[in-house]
Amino acid sequence: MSLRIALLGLLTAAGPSSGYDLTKLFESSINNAWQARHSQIYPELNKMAAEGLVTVEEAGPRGRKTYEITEEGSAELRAWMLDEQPARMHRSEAALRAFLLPTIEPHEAVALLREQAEVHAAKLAKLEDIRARRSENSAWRKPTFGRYALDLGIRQTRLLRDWAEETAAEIERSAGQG
Amino acid sequence: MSLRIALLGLLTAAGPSSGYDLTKLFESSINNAWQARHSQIYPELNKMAAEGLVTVEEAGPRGRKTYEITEEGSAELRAWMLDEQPARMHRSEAALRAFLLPTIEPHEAVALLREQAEVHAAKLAKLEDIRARRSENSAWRKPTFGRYALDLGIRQTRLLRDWAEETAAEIERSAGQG
DNA sequence: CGTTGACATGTCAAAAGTGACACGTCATCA
DNA sequence: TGATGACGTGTCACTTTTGACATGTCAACG
Repeated sequence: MSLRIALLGLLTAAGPSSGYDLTKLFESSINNAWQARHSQIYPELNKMAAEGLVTVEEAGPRGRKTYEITEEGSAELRAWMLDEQPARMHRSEAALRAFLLPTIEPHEAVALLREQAEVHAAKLAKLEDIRARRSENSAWRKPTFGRYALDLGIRQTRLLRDWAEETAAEIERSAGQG
Repeated sequence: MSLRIALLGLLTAAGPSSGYDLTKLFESSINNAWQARHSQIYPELNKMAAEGLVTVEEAGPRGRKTYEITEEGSAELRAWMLDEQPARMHRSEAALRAFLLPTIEPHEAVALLREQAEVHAAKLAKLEDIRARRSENSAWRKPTFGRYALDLGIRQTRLLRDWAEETAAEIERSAGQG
Protein backbone atom coordinates (compact mmCIF):
# COMPACT_ATOMS: atom_id res chain seq x y z
CA MET A 1 0.00 0.00 0.00
CA SER A 2 2.90 2.35 0.56
CA LEU A 3 3.29 3.29 -3.08
CA ARG A 4 -0.36 4.30 -3.23
CA ILE A 5 0.01 6.32 -0.04
CA ALA A 6 3.13 8.04 -1.30
CA LEU A 7 1.36 9.02 -4.53
CA LEU A 8 -1.68 10.33 -2.67
CA GLY A 9 0.67 12.31 -0.45
CA LEU A 10 2.49 13.82 -3.40
CA LEU A 11 -0.80 14.74 -5.04
CA THR A 12 -1.84 16.44 -1.82
CA ALA A 13 1.47 18.28 -1.53
CA ALA A 14 1.99 19.30 -5.13
CA GLY A 15 -1.58 19.48 -6.37
CA PRO A 16 -2.76 18.05 -9.72
CA SER A 17 0.15 16.37 -11.47
CA SER A 18 0.98 14.00 -14.28
CA GLY A 19 2.55 10.58 -13.85
CA TYR A 20 5.73 12.07 -15.21
CA ASP A 21 5.65 14.86 -12.62
CA LEU A 22 5.06 12.34 -9.87
CA THR A 23 7.97 10.22 -11.05
CA LYS A 24 10.21 13.27 -10.81
CA LEU A 25 8.75 14.25 -7.45
CA PHE A 26 9.41 10.77 -6.19
CA GLU A 27 13.07 11.15 -7.03
CA SER A 28 13.46 14.64 -5.70
CA SER A 29 11.37 14.69 -2.57
CA ILE A 30 10.29 11.35 -1.20
CA ASN A 31 13.22 9.31 -2.46
CA ASN A 32 14.68 9.29 0.99
CA ALA A 33 11.69 7.32 2.25
CA TRP A 34 10.46 5.34 -0.73
CA GLN A 35 11.35 4.58 -4.33
CA ALA A 36 9.30 3.76 -7.39
CA ARG A 37 9.91 3.62 -11.14
CA HIS A 38 7.55 5.04 -13.68
CA SER A 39 6.69 1.48 -14.68
CA GLN A 40 5.08 1.07 -11.28
CA ILE A 41 3.66 4.58 -10.98
CA TYR A 42 1.66 4.73 -14.22
CA PRO A 43 -0.30 1.53 -13.62
CA GLU A 44 -0.91 2.45 -9.99
CA LEU A 45 -2.34 5.83 -10.94
CA ASN A 46 -4.72 4.21 -13.40
CA LYS A 47 -5.75 1.66 -10.80
CA MET A 48 -6.40 4.43 -8.30
CA ALA A 49 -8.42 6.33 -10.89
CA ALA A 50 -10.53 3.21 -11.48
CA GLU A 51 -11.13 2.99 -7.74
CA GLY A 52 -12.07 6.65 -7.45
CA LEU A 53 -9.14 7.77 -5.32
CA VAL A 54 -7.98 10.18 -8.00
CA THR A 55 -9.50 11.79 -11.08
CA VAL A 56 -7.82 11.81 -14.49
CA GLU A 57 -7.91 14.52 -17.08
CA GLU A 58 -6.33 14.41 -20.50
CA ALA A 59 -4.41 17.62 -20.69
CA GLY A 60 -1.67 19.19 -22.73
CA PRO A 61 -0.24 18.63 -26.12
CA ARG A 62 2.03 15.65 -25.48
CA GLY A 63 -0.55 13.14 -24.34
CA ARG A 64 -0.18 14.39 -20.84
CA LYS A 65 -2.67 13.26 -18.19
CA THR A 66 -3.32 15.16 -15.01
CA TYR A 67 -4.29 13.34 -11.83
CA GLU A 68 -6.00 14.96 -8.89
CA ILE A 69 -6.76 13.49 -5.50
CA THR A 70 -10.43 13.01 -4.54
CA GLU A 71 -12.17 13.08 -1.16
CA GLU A 72 -11.93 9.32 -1.09
CA GLY A 73 -8.23 9.48 -1.82
CA SER A 74 -7.71 11.91 1.04
CA ALA A 75 -9.71 9.65 3.33
CA GLU A 76 -7.54 6.67 2.38
CA LEU A 77 -4.38 8.64 3.06
CA ARG A 78 -5.71 9.87 6.37
CA ALA A 79 -6.74 6.37 7.39
CA TRP A 80 -3.26 5.07 6.67
CA MET A 81 -1.64 7.85 8.65
CA LEU A 82 -3.85 7.34 11.69
CA ASP A 83 -3.88 3.56 11.60
CA GLU A 84 -1.04 2.57 13.84
CA GLN A 85 0.69 -0.61 12.85
CA PRO A 86 3.27 -2.11 15.16
CA ALA A 87 5.52 -3.41 12.38
CA ARG A 88 6.63 -0.56 10.16
CA MET A 89 8.88 -1.87 7.45
CA HIS A 90 12.41 -0.65 7.07
CA ARG A 91 15.02 -1.83 4.60
CA SER A 92 18.43 -0.33 4.05
CA GLU A 93 21.30 -1.76 2.05
CA ALA A 94 23.61 0.72 3.76
CA ALA A 95 22.75 -0.74 7.14
CA LEU A 96 23.13 -4.23 5.74
CA ARG A 97 26.65 -3.36 4.63
CA ALA A 98 27.35 -2.02 8.09
CA PHE A 99 26.38 -5.36 9.51
CA LEU A 100 28.61 -7.19 7.07
CA LEU A 101 31.61 -4.94 7.57
CA PRO A 102 33.64 -7.58 9.47
CA THR A 103 33.50 -9.94 6.48
CA ILE A 104 36.10 -7.88 4.65
CA GLU A 105 39.63 -6.87 5.55
CA PRO A 106 40.01 -3.90 7.91
CA HIS A 107 41.78 -1.75 5.34
CA GLU A 108 39.05 -2.52 2.82
CA ALA A 109 36.40 -1.63 5.38
CA VAL A 110 38.12 1.66 6.11
CA ALA A 111 38.30 2.55 2.41
CA LEU A 112 34.66 1.63 1.95
CA LEU A 113 33.56 3.71 4.92
CA ARG A 114 35.56 6.73 3.82
CA GLU A 115 33.99 6.51 0.40
CA GLN A 116 30.54 6.21 1.97
CA ALA A 117 31.24 9.19 4.21
CA GLU A 118 31.98 11.27 1.14
CA VAL A 119 28.82 10.13 -0.61
CA HIS A 120 26.76 11.03 2.45
CA ALA A 121 28.54 14.35 2.83
CA ALA A 122 27.69 15.22 -0.77
CA LYS A 123 24.08 14.21 -0.26
CA LEU A 124 23.95 16.22 2.94
CA ALA A 125 25.19 19.31 1.14
CA LYS A 126 22.51 18.84 -1.48
CA LEU A 127 19.76 18.47 1.10
CA GLU A 128 20.91 21.48 3.05
CA ASP A 129 20.97 23.48 -0.15
CA ILE A 130 17.38 22.46 -0.81
CA ARG A 131 16.42 23.56 2.68
CA ALA A 132 18.16 26.88 2.27
CA ARG A 133 16.38 27.58 -1.00
CA ARG A 134 13.08 26.42 0.39
CA SER A 135 13.04 29.48 2.65
CA GLU A 136 12.95 31.99 -0.20
CA ASN A 137 11.53 30.38 -3.29
CA SER A 138 8.62 28.13 -2.43
CA ALA A 139 7.82 25.61 -5.15
CA TRP A 140 5.37 23.94 -2.80
CA ARG A 141 1.64 24.57 -2.62
CA LYS A 142 1.75 24.28 1.10
CA PRO A 143 5.09 25.68 2.11
CA THR A 144 5.36 23.45 5.19
CA PHE A 145 5.02 20.32 3.10
CA GLY A 146 8.03 18.08 3.00
CA ARG A 147 9.71 20.16 5.63
CA TYR A 148 9.59 17.54 8.35
CA ALA A 149 10.73 14.86 5.95
CA LEU A 150 13.56 17.07 4.73
CA ASP A 151 14.65 17.71 8.29
CA LEU A 152 14.56 14.00 9.06
CA GLY A 153 16.45 13.24 5.85
CA ILE A 154 19.16 15.73 6.74
CA ARG A 155 19.54 14.29 10.21
CA GLN A 156 19.70 10.75 8.90
CA THR A 157 22.22 11.61 6.23
CA ARG A 158 24.38 13.44 8.77
CA LEU A 159 24.20 10.43 11.07
CA LEU A 160 25.31 8.13 8.28
CA ARG A 161 28.20 10.40 7.38
CA ASP A 162 29.37 10.72 10.98
CA TRP A 163 28.97 7.02 11.66
CA ALA A 164 31.01 6.12 8.57
CA GLU A 165 33.78 8.54 9.53
CA GLU A 166 33.93 7.49 13.15
CA THR A 167 33.76 3.80 12.39
CA ALA A 168 36.54 4.13 9.81
CA ALA A 169 38.67 5.86 12.40
CA GLU A 170 37.89 3.23 14.99
CA ILE A 171 38.74 0.34 12.70
CA GLU A 172 41.96 2.04 11.68
CA ARG A 173 42.89 2.50 15.31
CA SER A 174 42.16 -1.07 16.35
CA ALA A 175 43.82 -2.52 13.23
CA GLY A 176 46.93 -0.49 13.98
CA GLN A 177 47.03 -1.86 17.49
CA GLY A 178 46.05 -5.46 16.67
CA MET B 1 20.17 -10.13 -4.07
CA SER B 2 20.09 -8.60 -0.61
CA LEU B 3 18.34 -11.53 1.05
CA ARG B 4 21.00 -13.86 -0.24
CA ILE B 5 23.73 -11.55 1.00
CA ALA B 6 22.13 -11.22 4.40
CA LEU B 7 21.93 -15.00 4.74
CA LEU B 8 25.53 -15.47 3.70
CA GLY B 9 26.51 -12.83 6.23
CA LEU B 10 24.60 -14.53 9.01
CA LEU B 11 26.17 -17.87 8.13
CA THR B 12 29.58 -16.21 8.31
CA ALA B 13 28.78 -14.57 11.62
CA ALA B 14 27.00 -17.39 13.39
CA GLY B 15 28.56 -20.40 11.67
CA PRO B 16 26.58 -23.43 10.46
CA SER B 17 22.89 -22.86 11.13
CA SER B 18 19.47 -24.16 10.22
CA GLY B 19 16.83 -22.22 8.34
CA TYR B 20 14.99 -21.89 11.61
CA ASP B 21 18.07 -20.44 13.32
CA LEU B 22 18.56 -18.00 10.49
CA THR B 23 14.95 -16.90 10.68
CA LYS B 24 15.46 -16.14 14.38
CA LEU B 25 18.78 -14.45 13.70
CA PHE B 26 17.11 -12.29 11.10
CA GLU B 27 14.65 -11.05 13.69
CA SER B 28 17.16 -10.53 16.44
CA SER B 29 20.21 -9.16 14.71
CA ILE B 30 19.74 -7.92 11.19
CA ASN B 31 16.11 -6.87 11.48
CA ASN B 32 17.17 -3.27 11.66
CA ALA B 33 18.59 -3.47 8.15
CA TRP B 34 16.52 -6.13 6.41
CA GLN B 35 13.52 -8.38 6.98
CA ALA B 36 12.56 -11.79 5.70
CA ARG B 37 10.00 -14.44 6.60
CA HIS B 38 10.78 -18.09 6.79
CA SER B 39 8.72 -18.59 3.65
CA GLN B 40 11.36 -16.63 1.82
CA ILE B 41 14.37 -17.95 3.70
CA TYR B 42 13.82 -21.69 3.24
CA PRO B 43 13.53 -21.60 -0.56
CA GLU B 44 16.47 -19.21 -0.83
CA LEU B 45 18.70 -21.51 1.20
CA ASN B 46 17.84 -24.45 -1.02
CA LYS B 47 18.46 -22.35 -4.09
CA MET B 48 21.85 -21.30 -2.74
CA ALA B 49 22.67 -24.92 -1.94
CA ALA B 50 21.84 -25.87 -5.53
CA GLU B 51 24.18 -23.13 -6.71
CA GLY B 52 26.98 -24.22 -4.41
CA LEU B 53 27.06 -21.13 -2.21
CA VAL B 54 26.23 -23.19 0.86
CA THR B 55 26.32 -26.86 1.81
CA VAL B 56 23.39 -28.69 3.41
CA GLU B 57 23.55 -31.42 5.98
CA GLU B 58 20.60 -33.29 7.43
CA ALA B 59 21.18 -33.05 11.13
CA GLY B 60 19.29 -33.55 14.35
CA PRO B 61 16.16 -35.40 15.33
CA ARG B 62 13.48 -32.98 14.14
CA GLY B 63 14.25 -32.94 10.45
CA ARG B 64 16.68 -30.13 11.05
CA LYS B 65 19.05 -29.17 8.24
CA THR B 66 22.31 -27.38 8.79
CA TYR B 67 23.64 -24.96 6.21
CA GLU B 68 27.26 -23.89 5.98
CA ILE B 69 28.79 -21.23 3.75
CA THR B 70 31.25 -22.37 1.06
CA GLU B 71 34.25 -20.64 -0.51
CA GLU B 72 32.00 -19.62 -3.37
CA GLY B 73 29.48 -18.22 -0.95
CA SER B 74 32.14 -16.16 0.77
CA ALA B 75 33.36 -14.91 -2.59
CA GLU B 76 29.84 -13.84 -3.54
CA LEU B 77 29.44 -11.98 -0.27
CA ARG B 78 32.80 -10.31 -0.65
CA ALA B 79 32.03 -9.28 -4.21
CA TRP B 80 28.80 -7.66 -3.09
CA MET B 81 30.53 -5.79 -0.31
CA LEU B 82 33.30 -4.45 -2.52
CA ASP B 83 31.13 -3.67 -5.54
CA GLU B 84 30.20 -0.06 -5.14
CA GLN B 85 26.81 0.76 -6.47
CA PRO B 86 25.69 4.35 -6.62
CA ALA B 87 22.06 3.56 -5.81
CA ARG B 88 21.73 1.73 -2.52
CA MET B 89 18.11 1.08 -1.80
CA HIS B 90 16.41 2.47 1.25
CA ARG B 91 12.77 2.16 2.26
CA SER B 92 11.19 3.31 5.47
CA GLU B 93 7.52 3.65 6.29
CA ALA B 94 8.48 5.79 9.27
CA ALA B 95 10.14 8.31 6.98
CA LEU B 96 7.15 8.15 4.65
CA ARG B 97 4.89 9.05 7.53
CA ALA B 98 7.20 11.93 8.39
CA PHE B 99 6.73 13.22 4.89
CA LEU B 100 2.98 12.93 5.14
CA LEU B 101 2.70 14.53 8.56
CA PRO B 102 1.12 17.76 7.25
CA THR B 103 -1.81 15.81 5.79
CA ILE B 104 -3.31 15.35 9.25
CA GLU B 105 -4.36 17.83 11.93
CA PRO B 106 -1.60 19.29 14.11
CA HIS B 107 -2.94 17.74 17.30
CA GLU B 108 -3.16 14.37 15.58
CA ALA B 109 0.40 14.72 14.33
CA VAL B 110 1.59 15.57 17.83
CA ALA B 111 -0.14 12.51 19.31
CA LEU B 112 1.30 10.31 16.59
CA LEU B 113 4.82 11.61 17.09
CA ARG B 114 4.64 11.22 20.86
CA GLU B 115 3.53 7.65 20.38
CA GLN B 116 6.34 7.04 17.93
CA ALA B 117 8.85 8.58 20.30
CA GLU B 118 7.80 6.09 22.95
CA VAL B 119 8.11 3.17 20.56
CA HIS B 120 11.58 4.28 19.56
CA ALA B 121 12.57 4.87 23.18
CA ALA B 122 11.52 1.32 24.05
CA LYS B 123 13.46 -0.07 21.11
CA LEU B 124 16.47 2.00 22.06
CA ALA B 125 16.40 0.60 25.59
CA LYS B 126 16.27 -2.91 24.16
CA LEU B 127 19.21 -2.30 21.85
CA GLU B 128 21.29 -0.71 24.57
CA ASP B 129 20.55 -3.67 26.77
CA ILE B 130 21.80 -5.99 24.05
CA ARG B 131 24.97 -3.94 23.75
CA ALA B 132 25.53 -4.01 27.49
CA ARG B 133 25.15 -7.78 27.62
CA ARG B 134 27.30 -8.24 24.57
CA SER B 135 30.30 -7.06 26.59
CA GLU B 136 30.14 -9.91 29.10
CA ASN B 137 28.36 -12.86 27.60
CA SER B 138 29.29 -13.31 23.95
CA ALA B 139 26.80 -15.42 22.03
CA TRP B 140 28.64 -14.58 18.81
CA ARG B 141 31.30 -16.73 17.18
CA LYS B 142 33.24 -13.67 16.28
CA PRO B 143 32.65 -11.20 19.07
CA THR B 144 33.06 -8.15 16.85
CA PHE B 145 30.31 -9.30 14.52
CA GLY B 146 27.20 -7.21 14.52
CA ARG B 147 28.86 -4.61 16.65
CA TYR B 148 29.00 -1.93 13.99
CA ALA B 149 25.46 -2.67 12.93
CA LEU B 150 24.29 -2.53 16.54
CA ASP B 151 26.01 0.80 17.02
CA LEU B 152 24.41 2.16 13.86
CA GLY B 153 21.03 0.79 14.91
CA ILE B 154 21.28 2.49 18.28
CA ARG B 155 22.21 5.79 16.69
CA GLN B 156 19.39 5.58 14.18
CA THR B 157 16.82 4.66 16.80
CA ARG B 158 17.97 7.51 19.03
CA LEU B 159 17.71 9.90 16.10
CA LEU B 160 14.17 8.76 15.37
CA ARG B 161 13.17 9.18 19.00
CA ASP B 162 14.68 12.65 19.24
CA TRP B 163 13.25 13.74 15.94
CA ALA B 164 9.78 12.60 16.94
CA GLU B 165 9.98 14.40 20.27
CA GLU B 166 11.38 17.62 18.86
CA THR B 167 8.99 17.71 15.93
CA ALA B 168 6.03 17.12 18.24
CA ALA B 169 7.17 20.02 20.39
CA GLU B 170 7.67 22.22 17.35
CA ILE B 171 4.23 21.47 15.92
CA GLU B 172 2.65 22.09 19.31
CA ARG B 173 4.40 25.43 19.54
CA SER B 174 3.46 26.61 16.05
CA ALA B 175 -0.11 25.36 16.39
CA GLY B 176 -0.45 27.24 19.67
CA GLN B 177 0.75 30.43 17.99
CA GLY B 178 -1.08 29.99 14.66
C1' DC C 1 17.36 19.36 -41.81
C1' DG C 2 18.94 16.00 -38.43
C1' DT C 3 19.91 14.80 -33.92
C1' DT C 4 19.85 15.24 -29.15
C1' DG C 5 17.41 15.44 -24.90
C1' DA C 6 13.53 16.50 -21.94
C1' DC C 7 8.67 15.40 -21.91
C1' DA C 8 5.27 11.76 -21.72
C1' DT C 9 2.93 7.13 -21.34
C1' DG C 10 2.77 2.65 -21.42
C1' DT C 11 3.60 -3.00 -21.28
C1' DC C 12 5.58 -7.27 -19.74
C1' DA C 13 8.35 -11.02 -17.91
C1' DA C 14 10.87 -11.97 -14.03
C1' DA C 15 12.31 -11.42 -9.30
C1' DA C 16 11.32 -10.34 -4.59
C1' DG C 17 8.37 -10.44 -0.74
C1' DT C 18 3.94 -11.54 2.06
C1' DG C 19 0.49 -14.20 4.56
C1' DA C 20 -1.85 -18.20 5.03
C1' DC C 21 -1.95 -23.00 5.01
C1' DA C 22 0.14 -27.44 5.96
C1' DC C 23 2.69 -30.97 8.29
C1' DG C 24 5.36 -33.22 11.90
C1' DT C 25 8.59 -33.51 16.42
C1' DC C 26 9.62 -33.04 21.15
C1' DA C 27 9.51 -31.34 26.00
C1' DT C 28 6.91 -29.58 29.73
C1' DC C 29 3.05 -28.81 32.52
C1' DA C 30 -1.49 -29.73 34.43
C1' DT D 1 -2.88 -38.25 28.89
C1' DG D 2 -3.82 -34.20 26.58
C1' DA D 3 -2.72 -29.48 25.58
C1' DT D 4 0.48 -25.98 24.79
C1' DG D 5 4.32 -24.04 22.75
C1' DA D 6 8.92 -23.99 20.88
C1' DC D 7 11.28 -26.37 17.22
C1' DG D 8 11.49 -27.29 12.36
C1' DT D 9 10.53 -27.37 7.15
C1' DG D 10 7.91 -26.51 3.54
C1' DT D 11 4.30 -24.79 -0.35
C1' DC D 12 1.33 -21.61 -2.79
C1' DA D 13 -1.33 -17.80 -4.41
C1' DC D 14 -0.97 -13.18 -4.47
C1' DT D 15 1.07 -8.55 -4.37
C1' DT D 16 4.96 -5.57 -5.15
C1' DT D 17 9.01 -4.11 -7.49
C1' DT D 18 12.42 -4.14 -11.17
C1' DG D 19 14.53 -3.60 -15.72
C1' DA D 20 13.98 -3.81 -20.34
C1' DC D 21 11.40 -2.83 -24.24
C1' DA D 22 8.26 0.12 -26.90
C1' DT D 23 6.41 4.44 -28.78
C1' DG D 24 5.72 9.06 -29.72
C1' DT D 25 5.94 14.61 -29.14
C1' DC D 26 8.29 18.87 -28.98
C1' DA D 27 12.05 22.48 -28.51
C1' DA D 28 16.67 23.81 -29.21
C1' DC D 29 21.00 23.59 -31.39
C1' DG D 30 24.27 23.06 -35.10
